Amino acid sequence: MQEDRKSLDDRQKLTDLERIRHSCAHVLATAILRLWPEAQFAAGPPVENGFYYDVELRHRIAPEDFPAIEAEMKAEIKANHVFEKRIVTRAQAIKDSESGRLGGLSERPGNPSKFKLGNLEAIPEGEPISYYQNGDFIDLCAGPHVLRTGNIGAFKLTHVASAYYKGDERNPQLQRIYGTAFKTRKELDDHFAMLEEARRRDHRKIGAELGLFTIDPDYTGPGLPLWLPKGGAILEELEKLAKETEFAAGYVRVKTPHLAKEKMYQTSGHLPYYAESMFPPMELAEGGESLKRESAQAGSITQRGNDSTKYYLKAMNCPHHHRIFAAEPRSYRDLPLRLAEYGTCYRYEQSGELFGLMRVRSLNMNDAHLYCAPEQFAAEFNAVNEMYLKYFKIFGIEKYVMRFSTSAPEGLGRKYVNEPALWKQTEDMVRGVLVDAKINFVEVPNEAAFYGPKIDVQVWSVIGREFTLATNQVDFAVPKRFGLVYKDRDNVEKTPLCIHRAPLGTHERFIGFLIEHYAGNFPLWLAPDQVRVLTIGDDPALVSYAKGIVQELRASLVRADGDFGTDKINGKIQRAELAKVHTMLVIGPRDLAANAVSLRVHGQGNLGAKPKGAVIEDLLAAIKERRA
RNA sequence: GCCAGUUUAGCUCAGUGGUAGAGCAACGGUUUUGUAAACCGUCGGUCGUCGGUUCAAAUCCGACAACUGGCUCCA
Repeated sequence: MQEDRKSLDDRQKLTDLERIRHSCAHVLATAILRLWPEAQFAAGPPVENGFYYDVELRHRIAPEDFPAIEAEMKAEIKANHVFEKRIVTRAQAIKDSESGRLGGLSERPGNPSKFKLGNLEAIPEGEPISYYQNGDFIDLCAGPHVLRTGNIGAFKLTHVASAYYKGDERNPQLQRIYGTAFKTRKELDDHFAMLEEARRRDHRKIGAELGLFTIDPDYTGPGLPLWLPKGGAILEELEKLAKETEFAAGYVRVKTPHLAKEKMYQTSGHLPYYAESMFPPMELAEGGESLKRESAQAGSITQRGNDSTKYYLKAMNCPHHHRIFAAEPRSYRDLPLRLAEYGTCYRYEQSGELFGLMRVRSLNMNDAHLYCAPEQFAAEFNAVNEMYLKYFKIFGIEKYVMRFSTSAPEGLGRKYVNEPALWKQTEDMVRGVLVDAKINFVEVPNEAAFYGPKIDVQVWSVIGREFTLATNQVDFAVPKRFGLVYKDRDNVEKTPLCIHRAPLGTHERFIGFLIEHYAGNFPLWLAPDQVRVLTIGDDPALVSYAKGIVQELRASLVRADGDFGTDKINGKIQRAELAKVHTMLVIGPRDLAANAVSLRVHGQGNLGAKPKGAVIEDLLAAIKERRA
């Protein structure tokens, strides 16, 4: 996109590391040309963790080609060529593109540098056009680069992907070769160690190992996770936390159906703009006739008739809550009205976008809608933010950014509802709350929702993976579309503001995040297996004592079980440790005699024998306090 | 959706045209145990699905499906 093009000023701000990576991209192109002189190059920028270069080439580059390419790259680095900058005229650049010289090692008659030609067209008149040359390789490039190829530290090619020229699917598809580079070998090694740790913590891997959830593409469908009992335990703990927190904050809970008539989403404005992201409608006749399955094989339930009605699975809860607001006349005395629900929504994400629990088609949202008068807005919004911070503290989320997305004047009436005064008012209020609360935020113009400004919460797990977890939006448009009003003090009907908020996001994404955040080692209150009692041997007296402990814990709603079999104690401990059971109580004859338990905590090892009563008391307290 | 890769037992994987394998898990038995795996045995697979080539296909070819990595950060 033209408007996203980096300005020359921005380019001069490239960090040293970005210069190294961008330079390494040129070296990559040089190496590919040594092996395949006909290759045509498009773009080769530095990116977050490295760099890439897009290349058009008949030969399909595979990881098996990497050693040969890397060897050529090393030779180019060893040659220590200078990155020479030259300003040229547009005419000269066009001529060099047509001869195939640009993005090549020499002129290539009959093989013009077509992508470079396209790139040239994107450079505005009046902006200088520059070449960078290392050895024989000349590239159209604004720079900046390191001084010499020898200044590139340690690098490695990582993977191949495909990408459309200029990101547009109507353009030719190119091979994108990714690599990464660092100043030193050690930094490169650390980077790969971090990636390895990320793979180890992958929520899909740990989720399967611990039996938290499963995805069954054949029967249930892709993107529709099934929560297994152990994942269900985490889910219930989160809901309990949300219910307690919201109750204390004056929310009321509601429950709404999973589907609604077409009219609902026409009124909300989500149809037709959001239709692509919704599951296709179910069509059926009014009047209570039984459903006729016209095409059972295709799985659709259809009844065509003159008065047929379409039902849609809900992609969001807000319209349902709006109808609850509308269900009875509202007075200013009813406000703020805070409707909360763990609502299940369905979104038809494209097949290629599905990703474990992070991107799914059925999602349980920690949703709530707060209806308030404008003068109540700041206090309500502030309270929502405080709730976010409270949650971050419980989960030990230290690194986060709130992305405050605002409107842009040129989008009013098109991308955004045409209410300039309300936009200014709500944006000022939100900004004021963020500043007063000293919250870490960045303001992003021209990214608001069509009905109001929004805040997306981005968090980083301990391994540095970024997640957009939660969202918090102001809505001053949709309540109007639904005709929602309250009777104010002055006996005038007014439209309330609505705050959409979901501090815990969805169960799917939040639990996915927590799995990676904790590497599956959940704190006691969240752990699917909180306590396991292990007997040394299966002597009946021991087993009876151990069973009593399990029963006592379960009576206090602790997820406790026992391993009373004939396996050796080492085997029982190994199994419990691999299952990441939080607390293990080992019971042998010595413990039975002393009315004690031997305490072992996952990750902490054997903590020795302690009085039974004290251990149970402390477990209950730790769970109640949601101790980290 | 598009491009590429992958798909063999519940899990992790071996098997490149000639009788489908291992470890773990599960199940049965033996073992009576003090802090990360006791021992023996048994069960378990239309090699993702469908079609083609071949005397013969997990293996070669094609289609489809699912999964994984990308497709935004642009000379």
